[in-house]
Amino acid sequence: MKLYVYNTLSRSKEEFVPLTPGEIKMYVCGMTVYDLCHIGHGRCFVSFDLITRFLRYMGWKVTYVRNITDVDDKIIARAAERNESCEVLTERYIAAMQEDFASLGMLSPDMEPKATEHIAHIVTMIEQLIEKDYAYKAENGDVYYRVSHFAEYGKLSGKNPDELLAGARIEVEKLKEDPRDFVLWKAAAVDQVGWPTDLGYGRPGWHIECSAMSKDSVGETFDIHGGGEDLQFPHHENEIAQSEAANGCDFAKYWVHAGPLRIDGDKMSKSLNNFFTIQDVLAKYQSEVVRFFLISSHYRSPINYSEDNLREAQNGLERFYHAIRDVKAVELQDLNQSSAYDAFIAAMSDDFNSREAIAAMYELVNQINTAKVVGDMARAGLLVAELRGFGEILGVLQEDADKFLQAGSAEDLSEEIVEQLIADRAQAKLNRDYAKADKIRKDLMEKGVQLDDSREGTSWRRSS
RNA sequence: GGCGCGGUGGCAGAGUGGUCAUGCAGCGGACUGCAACUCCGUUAACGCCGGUUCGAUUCCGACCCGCGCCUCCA
Repeated sequence: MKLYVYNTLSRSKEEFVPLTPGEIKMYVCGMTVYDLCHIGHGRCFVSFDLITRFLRYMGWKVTYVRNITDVDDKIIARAAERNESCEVLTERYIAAMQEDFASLGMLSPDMEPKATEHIAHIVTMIEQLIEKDYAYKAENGDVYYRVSHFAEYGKLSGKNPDELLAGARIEVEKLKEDPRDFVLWKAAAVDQVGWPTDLGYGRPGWHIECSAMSKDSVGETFDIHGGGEDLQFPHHENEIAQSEAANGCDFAKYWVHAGPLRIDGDKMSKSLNNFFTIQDVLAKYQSEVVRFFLISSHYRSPINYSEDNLREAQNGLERFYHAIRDVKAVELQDLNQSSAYDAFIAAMSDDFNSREAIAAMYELVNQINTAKVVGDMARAGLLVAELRGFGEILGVLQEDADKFLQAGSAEDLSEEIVEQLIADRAQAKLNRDYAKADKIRKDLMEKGVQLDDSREGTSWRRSS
């Protein structure tokens, strides 16, 4: 089946054809590590995790690179504020990021290059740009990119270079030849953060590190460049200008951008200070619920963060786990034997439409429940295995059903006590003492435990 | 102001030129000692105005509304 991907460069869905048959090189702009990741970051990187998982399932050999920007003015400012070194600060936030991302079910990228480990590559690239007249050194030692020399400037973000010029803010400094020019290298005093290099003592500007790291990790021309939608301009536009000018060839073939996460109608962002960290959210919801919430919309659509929507994601996952519960999954031969296979693959092959793929999985749930109703447990077992197989592609439904459904129950009740009360209630039911049986159930319900009777006995889960 | 994206039933959220999204919620029924879960049935939508068409929620145009980018941002 053909894969179609929306390419920001052409503003349309295109058939995906890798540069090298069977292989995909993907570079995604990662975090600038000066603070905890918020759930909007989670949304973005879960999207690329989902894309990577699906591409691999389809048999491509994917090299997934997600960089870490660990030198930057905000990092320097924050470190100064906290009276600690940049290294200590960034290491702490990198560790937190790894933990948060793992909680959201993300697989590790194949490479996570750091800007500070690529200073030499950055300097080399800047020197090439100067040599080719695409960059110039200003009086104070800064190096700027000469936007007027790059004819295709604006091709990704759809900006008209002349209008950018007209709309550019008046620069106070007279260092630039042109207000659109952006900094490649910032000269610094020796007591400031920086590196001694052939360009002088200083540090890289914001965009150049991605040009250097992508070249080092996936090459001069590669298949997919990803990132948040808000990076289209200026970051990605500038990356294109730098890389194509320095390397003299095309940069990324497909540009994939993840949509924003909104809260109360606005984009969640650091600058609006309207964000919840991933840790904030995980304190309230199971990690799988959060991931399921994030993949329940198409990756390019804005999604709204709200209690209601998280709750809905939880309800949806509970429906899946109720179906899985009490069914012994069989060993699965081929996922492509599943009745949901075509719909699922078609959905995911159409620009990674996870929501529609999930709809196909719900149809499987209905079949599982029907099989359970008629007592065809062999069939149920097969269908559950299929369901889990699809779940694996999306990075969900790998949990034990009881574990998922019981998580977050009242903490002052041990499993033993619950089991004992269930036994007491079973005895009461045998004695036809329904008043007592109902009281036990009601008391447990008030403590957050819901009892479910079935032919096989009574099971329990967190009440919602 | 420039560029771009979107407005779908009570809510969330896909999709399509002419019978179904899907989930939650609602309603009716089954199951159950009563519930929950589940099953069966069912209600209900395509911002507004024109155009193309035998037929448009789907294509085209105008309008209204919301959002994003244009400055640090995933």
